[in-house]
Amino acid sequence: MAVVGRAASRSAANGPASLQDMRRQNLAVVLAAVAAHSPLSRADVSGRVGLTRAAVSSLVDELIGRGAVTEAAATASGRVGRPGRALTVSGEGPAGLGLEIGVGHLGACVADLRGEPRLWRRVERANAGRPPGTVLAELAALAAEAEAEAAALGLRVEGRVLAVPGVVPNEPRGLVERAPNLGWHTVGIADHWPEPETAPEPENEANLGALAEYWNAGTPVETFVHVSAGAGIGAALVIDGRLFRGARGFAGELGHVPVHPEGPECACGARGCLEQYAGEAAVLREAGLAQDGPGDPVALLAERAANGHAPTLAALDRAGRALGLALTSAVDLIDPDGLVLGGAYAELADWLLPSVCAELAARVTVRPWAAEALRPSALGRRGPLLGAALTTIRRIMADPTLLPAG
Amino acid sequence: MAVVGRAASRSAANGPASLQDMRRQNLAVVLAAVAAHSPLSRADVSGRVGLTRAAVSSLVDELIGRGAVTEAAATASGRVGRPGRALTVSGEGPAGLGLEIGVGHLGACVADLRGEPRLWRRVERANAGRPPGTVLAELAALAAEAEAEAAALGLRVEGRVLAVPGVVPNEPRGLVERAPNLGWHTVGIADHWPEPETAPEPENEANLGALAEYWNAGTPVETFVHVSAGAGIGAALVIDGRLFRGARGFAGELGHVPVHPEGPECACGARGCLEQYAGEAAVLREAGLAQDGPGDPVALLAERAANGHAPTLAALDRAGRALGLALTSAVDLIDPDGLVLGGAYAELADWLLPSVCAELAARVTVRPWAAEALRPSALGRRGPLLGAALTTIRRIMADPTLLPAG
DNA sequence: GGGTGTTTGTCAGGACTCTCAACAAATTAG
DNA sequence: CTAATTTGTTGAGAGTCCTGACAAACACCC
Repeated sequence: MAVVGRAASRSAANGPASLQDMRRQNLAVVLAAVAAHSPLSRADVSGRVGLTRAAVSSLVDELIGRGAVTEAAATASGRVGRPGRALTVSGEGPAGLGLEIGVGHLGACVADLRGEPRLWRRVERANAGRPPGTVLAELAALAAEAEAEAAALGLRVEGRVLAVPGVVPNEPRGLVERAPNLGWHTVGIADHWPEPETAPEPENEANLGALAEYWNAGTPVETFVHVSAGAGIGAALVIDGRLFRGARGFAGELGHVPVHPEGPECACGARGCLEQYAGEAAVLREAGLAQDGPGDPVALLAERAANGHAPTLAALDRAGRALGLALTSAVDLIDPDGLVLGGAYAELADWLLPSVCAELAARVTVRPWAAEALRPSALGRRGPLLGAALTTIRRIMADPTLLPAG
Repeated sequence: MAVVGRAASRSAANGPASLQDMRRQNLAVVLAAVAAHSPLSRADVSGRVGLTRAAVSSLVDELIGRGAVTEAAATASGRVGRPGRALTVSGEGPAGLGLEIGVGHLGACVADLRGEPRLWRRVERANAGRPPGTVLAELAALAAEAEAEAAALGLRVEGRVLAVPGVVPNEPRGLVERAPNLGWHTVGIADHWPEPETAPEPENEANLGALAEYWNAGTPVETFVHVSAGAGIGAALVIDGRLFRGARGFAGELGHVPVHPEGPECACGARGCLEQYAGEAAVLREAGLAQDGPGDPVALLAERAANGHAPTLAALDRAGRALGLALTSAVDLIDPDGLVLGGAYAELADWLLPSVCAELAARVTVRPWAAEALRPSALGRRGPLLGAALTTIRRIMADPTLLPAG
């Protein structure tokens, strides 16, 4: 019962609309209203979304039948009239499983329909260079454990999404085209999964981090660029609240934007790419640190910066200016409402933000540009895993008929 | 942590669906099928879009009543069975009016529902620095003439769109925030229009040029960047077949993307913006030509380049390389299916393309990049005006109920 | 030429979903 | 305890599409 829903019918030219489509959308509308303002009575929902109480009643009945909504006990409202029955998004039943493969760990997370992460699992593993089959077998075991534990909490996993530090093309789905830090090339996830029918759908970790940031924000910005540094530098573009993957799925390759055209040669063959200034390896080198030293290099950088270590501060300043330069291009092209620094950048934001901000302020002059638009990620490195778990949740919210009828 | 705080999806955010919405979409689907493959019988449409013949009949009747579709005479098909009655998109009745204000001219164009431009009007006017009221009064007169002439062709203008060489923010609509080449600042079009109810809706000319390119293409690319040079350099982003205007309407400001961070100072206050290398003024200067000489400077450049004038060729090569550098950023960020050189660039494509292409080939290495994706615009300078006229047509195609019922 | 088969367009009945209006249920106010 | 108010449900009605049937219009075959 993979919740692999197609994208919601976007354009009018796609195909004819049916009564079922109408019903589907209205179920989603009601569910969204309950999610946004619960607890809500049927009458409240009716007044809020514009459907009649009769229609809302029918829709709510179906949502309850599918396990998406639960009816709480009657509340003493204190107001005149018959009290409404409080509706909430169900905290049991349907759930989403997020999985993650990092260079140094495997992770799992289960989120309920309310969007709350209900359990986290993480095991340290040096995955770089290991065969995909081995890694995925271990991950499948971790996933099975997580699903079992979730079942004990009354949660039933309806969909599985896997965050990978690599490129996931639009077509064909289910493929990791390359993940340099893992040493993967053209790995079909389902091909290595013990039970192919429960194989997770891979997605780039930076993209999932950006979506998590969006879904998790109190007052979400609809159009923003989410920059996240791991070994490479990736940008995820969220446009009008939806992830933009580009024509082939390669959008957001910020790491190889040219910032100094005549600069040092990059592994990609070009010169002066952003990665040569703001990539992890470049910053470590510039800061005089060994690249493959023990421990978490990002934490080490943060520690040295906090201690006022001059080479580290200089390296971060240099990185920030280069990043600001690359983001100037992004702002000029995309006109986003926000810029979010995620991944490792979030932990280094204190030392990066000033120079990024200064560069942007100096170069983005032909349009209104607010420094507040630039901020570090609130989720940091947990973002991708949470985003993976929430992907299934948001799909169900957008189309509750993906859930089996009661 | 209120993850599911806001509307779950785009569709859910938009409110409940009604039977009328379903009807609207199905009218659009049928109309789109007729437009794409006419002539088509009702049965053909039914087989193609998946609605039953009965439903298609009802929808076609309504489309005929609204004047969007006409029933041609019976055709001798030669096939067995009762012949179908041929349906075509109406070439009379509903039409769109496009208007254009350029630095040196005013323009008007009327397109029918088939998307065919049926009449063009153009008058030379030195509009730079003239008061908006004067320009718009003249344009209104031109528009009235065009509408009268269109009426003689049996066309009834259902919407008016104005292409301007300036910035048109998302909110409020109807406003030209600034048009440097005209000397305009914060001009409300309707405020200066003789009859406010027929005032056209302004839109940036580069955006309209890109849309025209998309709508006019035989096999449209769904996601592309359309670069167009006039006095400034603008890029329009078409994403999944829809114009992306950015959070505020300022997307595509390619002219001020930094290409050489330490390069010459730009009027915008930054250094090394693309405009300093590939802008009209910069190219003319570099080619040793007077900027305000007589005649069309672009035509002059093309002529000299064709004659092998060395400084001109060098200037164009330099411009092309800078443009390639800026487009590298765009390709890395957006992952488009195509890059289109429009506006003045289209006429200089012979000398620009090689260096643009070379720069892209050298710098876009981490993803598949096909040189064929880069091509000059087929419409050239007529694009914006055609796009303005077609905007109304495409709106009607997407929602035929915009037409008055017969 | 006439009968047969095929395809088209339309019509009547049914299913689904929303709206409207009425009503019973549950609570507060007096 | 009665009246007022609000909630949730029910039944009738309208709009839209689907199903199945049917007349109309043509080609093909004898």
